[in-house]
Order: sequence, then C-alpha cells, then structure tokens
Amino acid sequence: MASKPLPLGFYERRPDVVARELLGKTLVRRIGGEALEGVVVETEAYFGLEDPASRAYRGMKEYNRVMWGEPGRLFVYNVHKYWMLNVVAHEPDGVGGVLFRAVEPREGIGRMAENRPVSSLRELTSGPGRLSVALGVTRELNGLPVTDPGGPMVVLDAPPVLDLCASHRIGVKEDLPEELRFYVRGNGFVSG
DNA sequence: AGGAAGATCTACT
DNA sequence: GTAGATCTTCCTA
Repeated sequence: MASKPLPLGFYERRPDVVARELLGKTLVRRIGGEALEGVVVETEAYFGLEDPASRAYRGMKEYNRVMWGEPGRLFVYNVHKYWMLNVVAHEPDGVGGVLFRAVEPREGIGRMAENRPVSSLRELTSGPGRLSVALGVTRELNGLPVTDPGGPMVVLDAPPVLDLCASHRIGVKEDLPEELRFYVRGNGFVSG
C-alpha cells in the first residue's frame, strides 16, 4: 500500500481525460492528525470559456482564478451552502478542472460520520456537497496542491478502473454535447 | 444596498 | 418527483 501522490504531469492534460483517470484513485484528507480516505468513484470535467456550465465561462474572477493556474491544485467554491471540491486540470495555457462528485469511504470513517451524521454509510460521501462536509473541505483549501505528500489534501495513485461509465453532467443549467461525467459501474457510493 | 443565481441537499407527497 | 432552505458570489444601481 505504498502508493505515491499522482505527479503534476497527471493533471497537465484535458480535464475530461483527467476526470476519467481519477476514478479509482485515493483521495486523502489530513486533518486534526487524522487521515480521512476514500476511493474516487464519480467525477465531472469542466472546461473554460467554451463551457457554459463551467465556473470559468464568464471569465476570470478572484474566486475562480486558480482554474487558469497550475494544474494539480485545488479549486474550491460554494454553491447552495456547500463547498465543491475540484482539482485544476488542463493542457498548457488551458483552463479547466475536475469536480469530485463521490468517494467510497475507506479510512477515518468515524471522523467523517462526526462531520456529517447520517443513518447509512452510503449517504456519507455520495455527492459533491456531502463529501465536502464529511472530509472537512472548506475554501481554506483553495489553491493548495494535491501533489504534496504531506499536504492537507493529496490524491494517491492506484490501479485504473476498467469498468466505468459516462453520462451527461448532473445539475448543470446548460451542458455540452459530450458526456463529461464519469463513474464506476455499479458502485453504491455514486450519487443519484 | 439589494436582488438573483447556482456544478446541492433534505424532506415530504 | 417537487419544493424549500441556505450562503457565497456576482451584477446592477
């Protein structure tokens, strides 16, 4: 289990490619001396000025400028009371990111359940707002790299997921023709 | 200063 | 399946 953080180069590709390949990787949140871990089971890709559903669509603002910046850094922003956890991903001089929509809890489940009390385990992290509460994600993480082994949030490498599905993105007002949501087939922690 | 929108969630019918 | 809550950010005045 000596998995290392995914390198910067992993994120220096198109957001849709990164979103697909992030499935099965391990998301680690270090907080209060504990490591809260989950396997990524659902993601969505967002592009830049050409993507009407993207936070980058209406141009660079203070809150979204990390989408133009170095890949492999967190982009955290608020919608409807919840913090959305993204990682910046794009080709050189590009814009984009990947939204973490669901993880399967692995470590630190007790602490996650304190952060977000639920009656069944499946409700703990099966949604972008849900997983942020469970993992203690706030805007303090915005701009931090996920490639630093000792950082407050890291993505560790793991074998690729072979049995995956794609669909249109969920909850967006105006989507692109491409299917940009990716999830592990049959996994119980996928939202929806 | 005020209103509206939003990549959501929960509860209820 | 639909409605309402909730809060950060943006846009207009």
